Amino acid sequence: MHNRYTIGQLARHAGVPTSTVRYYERRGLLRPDSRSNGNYRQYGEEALDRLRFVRSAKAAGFTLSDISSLLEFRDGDAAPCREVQGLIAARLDQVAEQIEHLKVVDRLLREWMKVCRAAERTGRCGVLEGLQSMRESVCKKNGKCS
Amino acid sequence: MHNRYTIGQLARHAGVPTSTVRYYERRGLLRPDSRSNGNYRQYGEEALDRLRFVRSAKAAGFTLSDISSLLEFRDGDAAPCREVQGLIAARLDQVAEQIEHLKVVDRLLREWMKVCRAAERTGRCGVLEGLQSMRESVCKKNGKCS
DNA sequence: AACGACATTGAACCATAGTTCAATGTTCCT
DNA sequence: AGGAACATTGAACTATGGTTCAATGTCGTT
Repeated sequence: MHNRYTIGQLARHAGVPTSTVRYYERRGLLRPDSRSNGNYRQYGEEALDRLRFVRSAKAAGFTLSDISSLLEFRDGDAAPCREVQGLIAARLDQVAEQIEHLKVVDRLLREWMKVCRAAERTGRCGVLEGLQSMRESVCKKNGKCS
Repeated sequence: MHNRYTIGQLARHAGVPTSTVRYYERRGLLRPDSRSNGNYRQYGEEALDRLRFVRSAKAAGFTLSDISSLLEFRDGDAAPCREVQGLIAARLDQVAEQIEHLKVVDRLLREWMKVCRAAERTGRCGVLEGLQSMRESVCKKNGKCS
């Protein structure tokens, strides 16, 4: 069917604003296949795939600059699996780390909540003390309080 | 002991650059107790507590503007537990959501990794296809691909 | 031909959380 | 007294991922 889209149509199909499509073009992620007589951008199905690719990789937490690399790999005729795997592995590590961190945070927020509720009964809110203990746990278990 | 710190000492004790301390001051999170003869900022122990409080709340994922609220609550003589609990609860929800999202991403990255490794054997790297399927999963399970 | 909807551009702006800079002043140590 | 180390300020800059604006041009329908 060799569909052609204007920027608005493309954007609607991918569920993003046109400004984002232009922004991605500025970032070098997505180029129109051609220009119409009146200088309108013209895109084909491939561009839609590409845009969706960008959105999903972004949903997976890749930065636009990672995505740029991924797209370059995709564009090359010999997709360098090693590099692609490197990026995936790096992101996997990041994800694992983030989950761990969030779990620590979750435990501490719950603790703090408990302190806060207890304080409600005793009259004084333990916000300060709660955060102090939180600091110790987050920082020590996490090694992230610089 | 009534310790007094200069900005550099305070910053070192909290493990942040002085520029950050000044930035927090601009944001209204932290004020020096006084100024020296030569107009140097002077801080006491309390300020160090406060700064650490900020850093730990930040480590727990609160924004500076949330932290601003928390500090205001802390400063008021009647700490409004209800509001504090609201902020904690909101952050807890966020954390839960973030963990769920990361788990989806993790599963999909692993799948993609598998595709990629399989492709390595067959010669062509399934980067495109991998991301397509990822898109579907991330978007459908997550409802986040706009 | 006229209308509304859509497109064009570059530039400026938004939020977040800071960092860096330059020119100048202060403190401490020898 | 002099130099190193530290502090002061406002303003500009960084990175990320876009959004908004104004002035202008094009497309499709009536």
